[in-house]
Amino acid sequence: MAGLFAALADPTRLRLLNLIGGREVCVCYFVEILRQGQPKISRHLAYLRRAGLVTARREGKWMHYRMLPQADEAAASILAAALAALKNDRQMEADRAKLDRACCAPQKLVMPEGAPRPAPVASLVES
Amino acid sequence: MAGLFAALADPTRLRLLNLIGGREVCVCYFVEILRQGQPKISRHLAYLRRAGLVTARREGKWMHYRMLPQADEAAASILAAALAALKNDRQMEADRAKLDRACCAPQKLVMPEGAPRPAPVASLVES
DNA sequence: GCCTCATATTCGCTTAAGCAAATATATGCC
DNA sequence: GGCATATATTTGCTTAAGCGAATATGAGGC
Repeated sequence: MAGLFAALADPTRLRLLNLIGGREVCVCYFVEILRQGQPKISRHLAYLRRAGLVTARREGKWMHYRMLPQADEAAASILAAALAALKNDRQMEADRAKLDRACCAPQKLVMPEGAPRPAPVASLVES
Repeated sequence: MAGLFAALADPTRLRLLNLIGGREVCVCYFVEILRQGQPKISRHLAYLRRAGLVTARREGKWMHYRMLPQADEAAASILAAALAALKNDRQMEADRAKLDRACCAPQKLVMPEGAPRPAPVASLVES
């Protein structure tokens, strides 16, 4: 319980979760959108993995992160409340907008050649 | 946002919030129920105060703590989810049971002479 | 095999959190 | 005033978190 909150108690991790929420996202987008060093992003993603909040899938050179559905009902409701709370935050909105642009009008964001597009995750599409 | 989660990311603070949730509680009960040193309890209560989650009222020698209604809607929903999640936890249940016993059949718990009984807070009685 | 790119991990450091023990403040009673 | 009780804060310490820089791993292309 306390561990879950600790995982949420960092601005970088909240930004990552905000982007992952509902879709599967490649690490390269995190680096580009958050404009933070790659090791830092990777470290926080590892934290979220250890906390059981997200899981990763490798596709060639790229790693895709997505939410891990919570077995514990209490954890699920807290995560849902957290993600909902991020919806109205200025910076979080901006981050999501950038990701959307990368998804639907890709040339606006400078991405590595052939970077995979973020794709919705069926099991987590927002209500 | 991250600050709110940080406030919730400690077992002692979660136990305190679990006890405060909905009623006003005197510090002496925290010390007795959690069986932790008084300075430790006081430090965590100060943390929760600084985080804007609880507020205190002095009544003679005793300090009463209660939830502070959250102005921010997002914070309120997260807090509610957190408190709801604690409802099903073993230890949290046991803590609440001890407090109930102190409230309604007071002699079971050894309390300082004349310690004020915990009282429900009108604005926060659980649904 | 070697090279490159995407991502992960380690290292050394700094800062913050949590703790117990001691001390301080505030109130009530005499 | 002085003493006792309830609570808060400070001090000194230890441990963990976060960071950037450097290095390692793993995949694809030659």
